[in-house]
Amino acid sequence: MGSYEQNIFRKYIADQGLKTTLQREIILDEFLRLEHPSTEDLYQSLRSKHQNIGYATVHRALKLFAECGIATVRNFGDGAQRFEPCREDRHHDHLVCTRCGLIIEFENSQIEKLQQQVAKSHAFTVLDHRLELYGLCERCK
Amino acid sequence: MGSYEQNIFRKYIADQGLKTTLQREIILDEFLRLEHPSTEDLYQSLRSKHQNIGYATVHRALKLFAECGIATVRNFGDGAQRFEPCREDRHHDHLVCTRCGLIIEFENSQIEKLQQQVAKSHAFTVLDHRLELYGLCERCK
DNA sequence: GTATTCGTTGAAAACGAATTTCAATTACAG
DNA sequence: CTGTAATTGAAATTCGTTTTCAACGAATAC
Repeated sequence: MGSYEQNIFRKYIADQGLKTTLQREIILDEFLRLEHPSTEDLYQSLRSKHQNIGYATVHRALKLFAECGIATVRNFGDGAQRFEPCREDRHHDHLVCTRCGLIIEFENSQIEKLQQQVAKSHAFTVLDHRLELYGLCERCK
Repeated sequence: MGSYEQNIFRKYIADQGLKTTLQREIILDEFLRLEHPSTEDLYQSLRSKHQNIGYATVHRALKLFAECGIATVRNFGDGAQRFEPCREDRHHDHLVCTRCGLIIEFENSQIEKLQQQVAKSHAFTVLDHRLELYGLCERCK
C-alpha cells in the first residue's frame, strides 16, 4: 500500500542506496497535507505531535522530495523557499495577491501549449516551469 | 536629458522626498548595462572604477529601482535575488537551462493575453508576472 | 552665501534561512 | 546477530539580505 507519492519516494530512496526511516515517512505524510509549506511551516506543523523531529531533518527531507520529483521548489517573494507537492493531477500555476498574500491556483492548457512552442523555437527541452501572476485579488483592490 | 529610466528614477526620488546622489546615479548607470545582476554582481561590476561605493548602498539602490518600477526582482533558483531592468516596458520571460545556467529571454503576446483572461476569470488585477521555463538548452541535452 | 535639517553613505554588525558538522543512533545487507 | 554506512538532531556555520550608527552631504530656509 502507500500513496502514489510514497511509492515514488521509496523507490527513489532504494535506488539511491539511501534508507527508509520513520522520520521521513512522518514528514512526507504531513507534507502531503499542506499546500505550499516552507521548511519552517512544515517543521511547526509537525511540532505538536513529533517534538523529536529536528528542523534539519525536515529540510533534508524536503530536498529529497524535490529531487525525486514529488515536490517542486517555489518562491513567492517572501524570503523563503516553499515546497509544493506535485499532486498526481496536472501542473498548476498561481495568482498571488501582493497585498493579502492570497494564493489562487489555476491551470490553463493553452498557455502550456504556447510554452512548448516557444521552447521548441529555441531548441529547448522544457522539464519544468513556473508561472506566477502578481496583483490584487477581488477583495484587496 | 537623461535616459528613460533616469527620468523615472529621479521623479520617484523627488516625489518621495529623497535625495539625488552621485552614488545612485553611478549605480543606475551601471545597472542598465547588465542583464540580471544580483547585488553582488553589480557591486563587483562597479568595484573596478568605484572602490568607494559600498555593498549596502548598491543593494539599497537596487531596491529603490524595484520600488519605482524600473527594475523587477527575479529568482532563478540559485539562492540570490536578481534585479532586471524593465527595458522599454516590454515585458519578457525566460528559458533557463538547469545544466549550464544559460538564460534566454523571450516574449509571447498570446501567452500574455491568456494570462489576462485567467486573471479576469478570478477577478484579479495583474500588476506583474513571472514566467520561467526550466530545462535543457540545445547544447546540454 | 551660510546655517540647519534630514536623508545618505560605508563599514560593521545583525539577521534569517539554508546548509553543514559531528557524535550518537539506526537501517539494513551479509 | 554484526558491521557498515546512512541518518538524526542540536549546534555551528555559511551566505545573502538588512539594519545600525557616526560621519557626510544634498536640499531648503535664512
